[in-house]
This record gives sequence, structure tokens and C-alpha cells, in this order.
Amino acid sequence: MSDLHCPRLRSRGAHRRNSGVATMKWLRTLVIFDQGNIVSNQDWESIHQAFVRSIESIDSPTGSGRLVLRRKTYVPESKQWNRNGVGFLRNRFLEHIVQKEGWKAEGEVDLQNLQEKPELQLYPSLEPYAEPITSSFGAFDFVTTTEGGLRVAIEWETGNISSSHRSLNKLSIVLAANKIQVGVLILPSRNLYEHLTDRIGNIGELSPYLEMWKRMGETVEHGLLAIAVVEHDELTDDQTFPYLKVGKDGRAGEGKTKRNAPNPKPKKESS
Amino acid sequence: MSDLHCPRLRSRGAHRRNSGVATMKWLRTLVIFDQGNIVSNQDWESIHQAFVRSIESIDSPTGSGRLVLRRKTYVPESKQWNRNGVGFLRNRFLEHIVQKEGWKAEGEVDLQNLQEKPELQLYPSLEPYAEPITSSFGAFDFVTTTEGGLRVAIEWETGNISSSHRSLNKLSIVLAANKIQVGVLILPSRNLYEHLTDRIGNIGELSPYLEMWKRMGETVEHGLLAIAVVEHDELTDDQTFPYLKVGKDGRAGEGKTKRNAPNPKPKKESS
DNA sequence: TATGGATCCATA
DNA sequence: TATGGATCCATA
Repeated sequence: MSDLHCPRLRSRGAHRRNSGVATMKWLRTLVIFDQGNIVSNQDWESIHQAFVRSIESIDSPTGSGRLVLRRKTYVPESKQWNRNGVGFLRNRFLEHIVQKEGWKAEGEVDLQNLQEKPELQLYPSLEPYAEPITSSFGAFDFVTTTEGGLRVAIEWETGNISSSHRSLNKLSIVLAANKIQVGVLILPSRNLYEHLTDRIGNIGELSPYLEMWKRMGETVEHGLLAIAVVEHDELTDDQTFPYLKVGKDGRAGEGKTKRNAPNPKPKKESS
Repeated sequence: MSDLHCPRLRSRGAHRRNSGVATMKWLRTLVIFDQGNIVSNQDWESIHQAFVRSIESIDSPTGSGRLVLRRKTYVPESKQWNRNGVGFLRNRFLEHIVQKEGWKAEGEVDLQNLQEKPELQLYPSLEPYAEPITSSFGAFDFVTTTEGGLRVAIEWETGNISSSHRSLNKLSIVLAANKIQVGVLILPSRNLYEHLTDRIGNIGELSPYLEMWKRMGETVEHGLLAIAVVEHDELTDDQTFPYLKVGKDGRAGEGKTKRNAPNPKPKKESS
């Protein structure tokens, strides 16, 4: 069951930073827009606590109570960087928010009737034209509905940075259509980004675009869009410390020695 | 030299479709927004002709005067689809628009001072906060300035569909800042998409989002945003007809056997 | 088939 | 180092 509505002590982040040992760090939450003062809503506070707890549940090695990552390294022979894959972190977040907080993964929001074809114009004919809408929005990563009736969608963004644009565009449209009232994107800091799969989403690279989504909020009646920034706790250069698993599987390998040297990928067969 | 300002006969597209033999097809141009009636500007007409000519300059096999693509095929043994790579089409477009139309490739627009940090809010402190802008916009694919002084940027979009979101977000912001007055995204039709690299940009998948960019145009003072849709002319099942070359970007290394693919890639070294 | 994602490439 | 891109993956 969800414990969204059982207020708890302040999330561990508040004090643990003094201890010098920490799990994944929630750095800050940026409110991009907030129509209707949702930020003061008790339900939002609960939501925020729930996803911050989920973030702070992530440790590696599992059970260690901290989040240590192997630092990226350059391998001259292959002209490649070794980095940590992103599957593990995502799965750990999923596990907690679904099992402990009671959220739904890959949650469909009712996105029907959201497709209002805007009237465009053709050139050179100058005729009015409405492009047929032939595609639909897929599910959000995690969704829930609060006791107070706020529909909430969270996106855990460790896909390509350009995918972060799509996520925020989608959240903005769905907020404008009032299908959800809270949208949150969880995003690596630039520091964390460096040590995970190349070109994933990160707050630094999104920063020049924030004004755009803020402006889009002006047409939203009742809704909040936020970005939460997360980071590892510590880096290590210990060559025996494994990188987070890279690759197709991403689930079973929690902290396995998959890459002491460059992860040998199965190569194509000769043809 | 650019011949943007030497009006020509109507682009070949107007009559050639009757012949049954055609190069790359320009299907339509959608004006997403147009502030200041740029659509009636003679310079826009010239720009439009220039990029339509560039589109229609693309043939394959080279010199054939048509654009024939091998149809995608499923390879059961490898559980993979063979498709055409996108590099060739892009390069052909580039060649023409740069050499024949006099545009600049990878053109920088002056994007400085564009970075106005929007005032956001932190949660839970509720303090005002401006996220530092630590990233900059890169170049546009192609840029030019018309005689009348319109600054124009074109993006040829055969990257991942999520990259199309970034392109349109970027064009919208730069239009709003009045750094350019015309922004055009050239995008495959859904039909063409099927036979090129999986998950590239296409008009179908972007269609539910068009209203968003239209709305963003409301804050633009003087600018036009358009999407031009392109398509191949013909598909063939001829097994001796080669697929357009596939690059080794991205996850290409994970591809399994492509026995039938005519362009076997050099494989990575064992590590 | 369709949508969101994860991964590595090219180049300034 | 930084930005835009191209490629294939997972799953419903």
C-alpha cells in the first residue's frame, strides 16, 4: 500500500549529509511552473517525500548504505570510455517507488481526446490544414493519484538528453490538458552524468531551455512542473570496483563484475 | 554564390510528379506559426524554393534521377530488420544546399545573451532560484541570411525522434529571441521512416505535439516556424539492390548478423 | 506495430 | 570537453 499519506519524519537527506556516508543524493527540486499554488498543497509534500525517499533508497553496492560509482576511465586501445550503465539505478528507483510507495509503473494516464489538431497552414497554397494525429502518447514511467485527487506523473530520465526534451514537452502538454496536475522529471546532475552512459539527460544541458517550459506553464490552469536533480555520493578509482552493468539486460546484474576492462560486447558474427 | 534571389521557374516538383519518375519528394510544408506574415515575404518564397530544390536534387542510385530505396526486410535468424542508413540522404542534401544554393553548413547563429535565466522556485525552501546556464546551443545544420535580412536556420532531421523535439524547442527559443526569423525542420514522412534507421524523426510521431509549438509562437514577435515533409519515390524488393549504407553510430555494435546487408561493417576489435 | 529508451559515434 | 547525431533494444 502507498504510504503517501502517512507523513513521516523529514527525509533522511536532511541529516545524513553530515555523516559523510550517503545513498543517492537528492540535490534540489526546481519548480518550473506552479499554477494554483500546488506547492502549498499537502499532497505535493507527500509526493515529494515519496520520491525523495525513493531516490535515497538507492545504494551501490547494494546494502552498503552509500552510492559509490567507479569513475569513468579512458581506454586508449579502444579509444573508448568506460562508464556506468543506467539500468541499475533506474530499477532500484522503480523497486522502491512501486513496492514501498505504492506507485504504478508505466502508468497510463487517460490521454484520449487530448489530440486537438491545431489549425496550421500549408505553403505555398496558404490553405488551412490540420495534420492528422497518427501517434499517441505512451505511458509515463510512474504515476499515482493522491488522496486529494491530484494525478501525478514522474519520469526517471536516464535516456538520451534529447529524450528529456520529449519528456518535458509531453508533461507540459498533459498538464495543459489537465490530465495530470503534477509532473516531475528526475534528472542526473552534470557531475553524475559524466560517469554514466554517454549523452544521457542532465540538468546542465537542459538549463538553457528551462525558460521555454516555464513560459508554457502560463497556459496551464492547474498544474505544477518540477525537475528534481540527483547525484551519486562518491566516486572511486579502485580498479577492482565494478562499473554498473552496461547493456541490454540491465536488471539482474546489480553490481556484478561486468567490466573490469572494457565490457566485451558480443560482436557481430562474420557475415 | 547563392541563387536565392534569382527567381526561377517553379521547382521541378510541380510537373515531375506526372512523369512517374522522381527524385526525393517534397510532400508538403506546414507552417506551425507565422508572426509578421513572413509567409508573404518574397524572401521566404526564395528560401522555400531553395530547400525544395535541394530536396529534389537527391536521387539514388546517384544519377538515376529517381529515389529508389530497398524495402526494409526482416531477418528471422537475427531477429533484426535491415533498413537503409540515413547518412547518404543527409549528405546529398548538404551538398546541394551548400554548393548550389550557397548556404552555410553547421552555421552558428549568434546565440549569446540568449540565456536569460528564468526565475524558478526551490522546493521545499520556496526560495526563488535561477538555475545556472551551463550549456549553450550548438550550431544549426544550415543557415543563411536573405537579401532582405531574414536570418534562416534549417534542420535536416534524421536523428532520433526525440532529437526532433530538441530541434523544434531550439528553433522556437531562438525565434522567440529574434536571433533568427525563419526556422525550418525537414522531416521524413511516416512512410519513409519505416525504411530508414529505426526510431528516426517522422511527422506522424510528432503530430500530437504540433499544437505545443504553435502555442509557443504566440510569444514570438517576428518569425516563422515550418516543417517540411519528405519522402522517397519508390521502394524495391530487388535483393541485389543495396541498402543505403548504415553507419556505426549508436548501438550499431549490438546489431546481430546482417548477412544480407550489402555493407558489412568493420567490427570492433576484441578487447 | 508502436513508443520510450540506452548506447556509442563524429566532430569542433 | 561539448553538442548534435545515428543506431539498435525492450516491451506491450
